[in-house]
Amino acid sequence: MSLKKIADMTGLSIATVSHAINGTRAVSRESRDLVEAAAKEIGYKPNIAARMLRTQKSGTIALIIPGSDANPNAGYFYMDVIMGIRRKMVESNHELIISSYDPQDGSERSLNALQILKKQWIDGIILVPSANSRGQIEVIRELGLPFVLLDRRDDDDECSCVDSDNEGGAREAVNLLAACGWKRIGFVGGNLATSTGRQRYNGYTAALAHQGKVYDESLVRICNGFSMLRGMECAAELLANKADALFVADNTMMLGAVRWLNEHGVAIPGQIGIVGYDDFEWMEMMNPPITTVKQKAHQMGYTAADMLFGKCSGEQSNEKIVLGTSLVIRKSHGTLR
Amino acid sequence: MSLKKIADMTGLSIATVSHAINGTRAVSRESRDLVEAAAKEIGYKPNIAARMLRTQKSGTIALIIPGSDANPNAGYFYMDVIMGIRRKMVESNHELIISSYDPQDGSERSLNALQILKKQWIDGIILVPSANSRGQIEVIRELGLPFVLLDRRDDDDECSCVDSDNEGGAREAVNLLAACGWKRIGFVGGNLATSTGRQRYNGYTAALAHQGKVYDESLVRICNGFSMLRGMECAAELLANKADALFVADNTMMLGAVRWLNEHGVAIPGQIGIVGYDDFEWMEMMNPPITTVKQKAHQMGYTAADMLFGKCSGEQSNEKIVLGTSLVIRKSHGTLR
DNA sequence: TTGTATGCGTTATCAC
DNA sequence: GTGATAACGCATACAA
Repeated sequence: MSLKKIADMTGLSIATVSHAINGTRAVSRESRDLVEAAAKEIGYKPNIAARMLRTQKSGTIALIIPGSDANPNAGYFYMDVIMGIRRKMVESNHELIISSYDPQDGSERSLNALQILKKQWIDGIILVPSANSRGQIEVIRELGLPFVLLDRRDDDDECSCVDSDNEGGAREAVNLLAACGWKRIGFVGGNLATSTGRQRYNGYTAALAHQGKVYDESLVRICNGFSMLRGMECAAELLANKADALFVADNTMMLGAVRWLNEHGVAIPGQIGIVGYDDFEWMEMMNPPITTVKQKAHQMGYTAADMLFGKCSGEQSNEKIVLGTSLVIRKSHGTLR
Repeated sequence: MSLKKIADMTGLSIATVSHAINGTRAVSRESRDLVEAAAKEIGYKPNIAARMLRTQKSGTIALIIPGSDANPNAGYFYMDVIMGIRRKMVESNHELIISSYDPQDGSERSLNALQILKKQWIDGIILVPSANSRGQIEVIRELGLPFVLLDRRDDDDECSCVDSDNEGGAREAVNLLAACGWKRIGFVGGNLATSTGRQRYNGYTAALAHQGKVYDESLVRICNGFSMLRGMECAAELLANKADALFVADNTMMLGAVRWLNEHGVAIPGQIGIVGYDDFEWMEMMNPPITTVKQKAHQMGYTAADMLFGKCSGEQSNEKIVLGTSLVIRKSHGTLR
């Protein structure tokens, strides 16, 4: 089951067989047929390990995401991303390894815990960094591997990123809420040390300014973990502070907020307007159907893989790609006036 | 960055260095310290390719699932499974490759399209087969790789499987519906050529029999693909056939059914009772909250990986593990009487 | 158009 | 306790 075997069968040399199979140099028609027949007969499969040892390329990339036992809903976003990456991988005959780190591990070099990085193994990395992105990027840089950041932006010119226009998405969401006549629009979002968290927050404040509203700290909650429980707490607190609308920039917390409101008989969108983040089919069927900011998760994965392969084949340029978002209008935001 | 480098640095032989690092034979305290220091200094990482070439083991397994561009919600179930597998992989320092096939490709040997199987690469496979499981299993068997089936059962003594007690889950669901007084309980499920589809169907018929109800074909819909649209169609048809309750054995179709019912002003659970399959947090927030059969997706993944590792290290025995399901009681089923 | 020969970094065998 | 060395299967520089 090796090139040598085929060489023996056909009477050709290993070199010719190798070239015939890989098309790496001219081979006579006759020899090629011979090789093909023999290969088919023994069911030849290239030995990746040997090839890898020679070429120093594995044809494998890793996706590193925050481990999401704690927040399954975030995981579902990544499922879409994974399918996008896979689409690209299939096109270029690569494999994908999934790895994850503990997002609660705030240490500078939390990625050092990843076994996958302790082996000489992968050609490149798609990373969704945590709040500690700088330390994580540093770890990867020391590895000397090409990488691209997914769902995060970093100003560092030396790195490529794909993410959504989180600020624009947030702005639209808040503007919509304002256009529905809500006066005291609250914000529930994630850690500002993360680009997604920061940008959504920025979008919120920008929209407030644009609407001529004053920023009221008591209407803002920045959370470190995303959980339904946290969403419920935030809803309770902001309501106590007389918020009449909520932009909840995470789908799990949105779920919690809606739950609390429903349980306490606060009518959505009768008494309060809600806009969420990320779009899933089930949002259509919620009580009420949730208006939300939709990201192109699948395309994000595809694009990241595409950029990474570019880097793997030597492209030097770094790109910052920003994917557009769109509002999915359902019911929870209220009614335009 | 190789054993040789460390050997040169320490003045020891490659063999000793190798053994010192792997602990595969006695090495003097002194030598070991030397090696460790040198390894740390140059940031030594074993070259997996070389090791793999020697040992014929990659430390990598593949998960092969039906590609789910078409049915994202099914994908979310696998996200939980993946996290379960990863938990086990971390424990045993392996890596996981995700691969998927086109579930619409009904050909006997649809797995032959998978690039990952065309390389000598992985130590074992966790497979979620399609309706064509026999052909797929045959392909894998010819590879001579250890494998376990996930979320599917196969009577073949020669293979290990982990799945849920789909029949029991379905039975409980239908019994619950009956206990609420519904008379004409319909069933919407998947392909009977798939063990999950067949078992849930069997559970439905068994429960009907147990309740002394006659099986009415006009209340049953077996679907090949899972989509919201299909769910809506089924709801419309079964309602036209005077169903007063629906057990929808797939979460995407359940979503479609609920959508249709809501849109047509059929009150759940006022006029019709609904029980779904699989449990997600968002089901709590639906209109109405959905009563459903919960599977242990995470544990299913963990168990499959555990069994596979057993096989990889030579265990011959084949197990059929069945994980229990549980009913998550919310509102959509109606009220017990 | 084809063949020869080398080395990638390990592990494992055998000898010391 | 240690060392020399063969072999794993492949790609490729060089030679013919």
